[in-house]
Amino acid sequence: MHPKPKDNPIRTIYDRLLAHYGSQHWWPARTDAEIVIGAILTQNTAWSNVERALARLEQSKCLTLPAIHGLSRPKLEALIRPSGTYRVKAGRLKAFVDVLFREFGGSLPDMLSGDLPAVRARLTAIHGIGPETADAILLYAGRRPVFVVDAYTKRVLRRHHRVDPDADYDTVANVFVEALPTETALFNEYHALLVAVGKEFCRTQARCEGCPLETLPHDANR
DNA sequence: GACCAGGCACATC
DNA sequence: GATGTGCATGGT
Repeated sequence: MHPKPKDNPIRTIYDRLLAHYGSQHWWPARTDAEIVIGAILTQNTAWSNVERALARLEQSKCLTLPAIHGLSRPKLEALIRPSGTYRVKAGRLKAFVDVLFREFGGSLPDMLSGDLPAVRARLTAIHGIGPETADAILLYAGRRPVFVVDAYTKRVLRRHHRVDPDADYDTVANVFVEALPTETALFNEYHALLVAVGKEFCRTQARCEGCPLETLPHDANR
């Protein structure tokens, strides 16, 4: 028999976050290409800096995957500079579109459809695409049911005693996968809500007053 | 001026 | 296999 929501702490956290923040409508992008580009640019970077870089690409009519493919390295680097680590990220964007056009004819739907473990393995084999970036692309651009684990996700779960402090990526992801039905819309919303609560209350200095999870068991010193 | 942000690859032990 | 370090901008 199914456990009731009160017996499922992962579901309880979700319910509270959704009640408090409402639907987040992620990923904040107009196109799937913009999701892919944003996912790479946001690596270890504040989103506000990524927005500057995306706006510069848009202004130059380069916020598409064919445009990234056709751009020279120096021009690409110059356009994305505000997002930081721009030489590294230019190389990663190039590595992604090289595979996209060489193996999938430039079709993102072709690249992201098919056997999920195989698609994920192909993505993570691209230089610069690790587990988090691959999962963000799969979930938000490919609408595949994978759970995205980021720094906020780990922090919130640690502070609410749902994972060990040193749990790795897949261990954290499995906490959600095992507690929830495998639904793209649910995984989408949950991750976005974790980022919302993480940004507001769960940065390095925890500020728990007013947090929708404040009354759940937690420890701000993790 | 230090510290951090929606990671990842690589070197070294 | 575990841990440390470079990448680099803009906000606090």
